[in-house]
This record gives sequence, structure tokens and C-alpha cells, in this order.
Amino acid sequence: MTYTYTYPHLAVTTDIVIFTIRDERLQLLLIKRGLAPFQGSWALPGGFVNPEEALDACARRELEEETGLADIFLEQLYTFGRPDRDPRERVITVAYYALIPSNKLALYAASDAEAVGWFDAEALPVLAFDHKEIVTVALERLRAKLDYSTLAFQFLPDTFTLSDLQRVYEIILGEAIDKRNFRKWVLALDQIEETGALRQGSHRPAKLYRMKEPGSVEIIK
Amino acid sequence: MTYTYTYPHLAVTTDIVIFTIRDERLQLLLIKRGLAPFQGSWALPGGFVNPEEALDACARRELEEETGLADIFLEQLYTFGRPDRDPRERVITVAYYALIPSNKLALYAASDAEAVGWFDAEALPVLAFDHKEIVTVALERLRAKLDYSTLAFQFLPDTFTLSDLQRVYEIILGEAIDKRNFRKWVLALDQIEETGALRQGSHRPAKLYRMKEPGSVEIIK
DNA sequence: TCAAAAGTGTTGGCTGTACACCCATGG
DNA sequence: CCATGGGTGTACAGCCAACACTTTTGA
Repeated sequence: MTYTYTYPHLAVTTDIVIFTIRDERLQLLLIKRGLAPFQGSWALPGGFVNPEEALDACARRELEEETGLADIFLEQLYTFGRPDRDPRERVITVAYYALIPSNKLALYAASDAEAVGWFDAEALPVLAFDHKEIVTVALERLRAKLDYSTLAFQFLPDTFTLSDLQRVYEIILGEAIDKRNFRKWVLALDQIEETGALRQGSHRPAKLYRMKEPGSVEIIK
Repeated sequence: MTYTYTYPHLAVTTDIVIFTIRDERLQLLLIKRGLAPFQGSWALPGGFVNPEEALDACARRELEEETGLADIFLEQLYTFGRPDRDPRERVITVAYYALIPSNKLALYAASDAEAVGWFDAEALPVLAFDHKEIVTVALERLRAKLDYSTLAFQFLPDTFTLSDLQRVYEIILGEAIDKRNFRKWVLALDQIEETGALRQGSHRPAKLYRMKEPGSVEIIK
């Protein structure tokens, strides 16, 4: 089958930076490419946009293919279109980023990839295409949004402790946060509430909280 | 001439929201469409991306075609790709926004448009395609960036008074700002310096300032 | 009883906000 | 001399950052 047009059209893909917190680190999902170009290199998951498919839907489809997960936070990041970014032909990619709660981590290899793996955001292998640049932009966006939105909550399960939440901030920002100030701040946001339940451990049990509006990301302050 | 591919490709355009301050109002540039679809409707300037052309370069080319201006602040906004946003076929558009200094306003009609005009951002006519939505997103971005960057400076000529700058903020935000507090704040940013010259008028002359790094947009605070 | 993480308030400094009058010029 | 916009300082309040000890549990 061929596609014919009377003026130039472009190949369009979506690529996704899928973040999670794993092993006390900010990590992201890469696939090992099974096909040329960059066969054997690590790359962001992504694929071509179908003619009848919305961009968001395409990104969401790719996300689900790689992780098996739906109902995940997903946001458009930036569109990359340098003419030489793909050696085959001109391809522009609409990049997205997604945040996976740690408890939903379950990973299976997708059909078109030899392997899939989680990598520390700060210790990535060499990436195919301009994917390094895409990751850099995604990290900037993620860190910036921590300060003025409730984005970080999307890394957590439905219920979580205040220490869990603080740990997310500390891992992504890479610096320690004062416990009392953090708790004062997060409670003042009025975005979470106690469930009444406690989490047991080999130490004092911690109060469990839930988001008042699960899944929503609010712009704050 | 025809273009043939072995898998689907998409039509890709860039559209630009060109802002300026004119007549004490935030205005933007629209063109009256000379061709179907939406013939006779007002629309954002834009056009198809050439196969060898970077996205930024395409947006900059369109900007120059409509305004005759180069060296203008231009930033990618968002990519819109609803499958039904163009009645002809699937077209995705990478939207940009640009800020024109008031003193550079000189406008000539472009070849493919019947007419070009500036419109109040708050009183737009009905727009073609999903351009209303694009403008809404651009306005949100513009207002948000006023708070945490020196974006607003891009609306001003090389030299300007503190009152000029305050007026830009007041017009875009739609609210009055205290003069003393504004001056304290803007000088503390350490982004502008006195030229030594004064601007004469039918009243006390005002000190002229210039940006220390003309054209740069800094993230502040 | 020990280790490990949970939980809890106060203070001082700084930043942001409110507010009103005199100055320099051109007409 | 009048109209117009330019230019200037202070005081109070609210917010943010620094800081250490007690509690509860399981092993």
C-alpha cells in the first residue's frame, strides 16, 4: 500500500518519556531498538501517528503498549523537528511525558523491541536520535512543575504517607527538605486528606492520606 | 508533482500568534483567508512546513512574510492535532507565539491573504479552524510567563522608560500596579540599566533604560 | 530496650504590599 | 501657573527557613 499526496507530507511520531520512582531513584523507561536505524541502541518508546488518531491518543496507545497501563498522567512536552534528526527521512516527533505511580510498576517487553528497561534519569546510556535532548527538556519541565503544581502526587498510589510524598520531592529535586516545613506546606495546599487508616511497619505507624481529587494536577501559588 | 510514501504521512503546518501592544491594548495579528476552507474568515498566520525546513525556521519565515520583521522573540507554544481540526484532511499544527515591539509595527498584506489586521486579544472575531483554542493557550502562556520571566520586555523598543514597562504589565494583566513597588521590583531584577538619556514630553522628562542583554528572556525568582 | 521512622511549634528575618507627596517640563 | 506624567521611602503583615526532641511500634 502506498500513500500519495499532491504536496509534501511529513512522518509524525510521538515519543514518551515515562518517569517513575523506583529504588529511591527517578527512573525512566527505555526500549532497546530491534530495527534500524540505531538498531541495538536504547531509545524512548514511541511510534508513528495514525491518520485518524489524535496525538494524545497515539501517545497513550504507545504508553499502554509498553507498560500495560491506562489512566496515567500524560502531558505534551514539546515538538522536535530538526530536519536531520532521523537519518531515514524527515520525521517530526511530538514528545510527551508520563508519570507512573511506583505501585503500578509491572513491565513486559513490547513486540517491536528486543528489550525494555528502567534507567536512572541521571545515568542514561547513549540514546538514539535526539532522545537525549528530549529527556533533558522533560527533566526540566518535571522539576519546574514540582514547584508550582501538584504534579508529584502522580508518582504515588491512591494512599500514601507524608513521608512517601516528601521522599518523591527529595528524589526528584536531589536535595533534603525539612520535615516540619514540608508537612506544613503540603497540608496548607488543601489537596489531600487523611484516610483514617495507618500503615504498619517495624516502627511507629504512619497516617495514610489520599488526594481529594485523585488524578488532578493543580497549579498552586 | 506528487509525493508518494509507503506509510501514512501527515500535513504539518505552523501557526503563529503574533502579539503586540497597540493603542494601549494587547493585540494580535489575523489574516483574512483568501482560499477555502474558511474563505473570508479570520485566521492566524501560518503555513505548511517544507520537507527540509526546521519547525522554528518555518514559523520565523511565516512571521517575516506577514510582518517583514526578523529578530523577533518567537517560542513554540503547543502542538494541536485533533483529527478533525481541518475539514480537508488531517493537518497537525505546531503553534508558536511571537512578541513584536510597538515601535516595529509596520504592516503590509501578504500575498495569500486578502487582508491583514490587528485585533484586541479580548475582542476577537470568530476564527477559522481551532484557532480560538490556540489563542486561548497563547494568552495563558503569555500571562503566566509575565510572572516568572522577563518576557514582557520583548514588547518594548531598545530604550524605554519604567512607565512604558509598567504599562505593558498593566495592559496584559488587566490590572493596575503600584508604581513604587513596580519600580523597586524591576530594578531589583538587575536586568536593565539607565542609558543616561532622557525622553522629553510635555511634562517632566523620564529616564531611559535599556536591557542589559537585549533579546534575552530570563527566568526570574 | 533498642532501632527506626512518625510526629509536632516557635522564632527571626525577609519579602511583599499598602500608601501620598513633591518634581520637572511644556504649553 | 497649570496640567501632566516622573520620581521617591516607610511601616506593617504575612510568609518562609531554621531548628530538636518525643512518640510509637516491632524486633
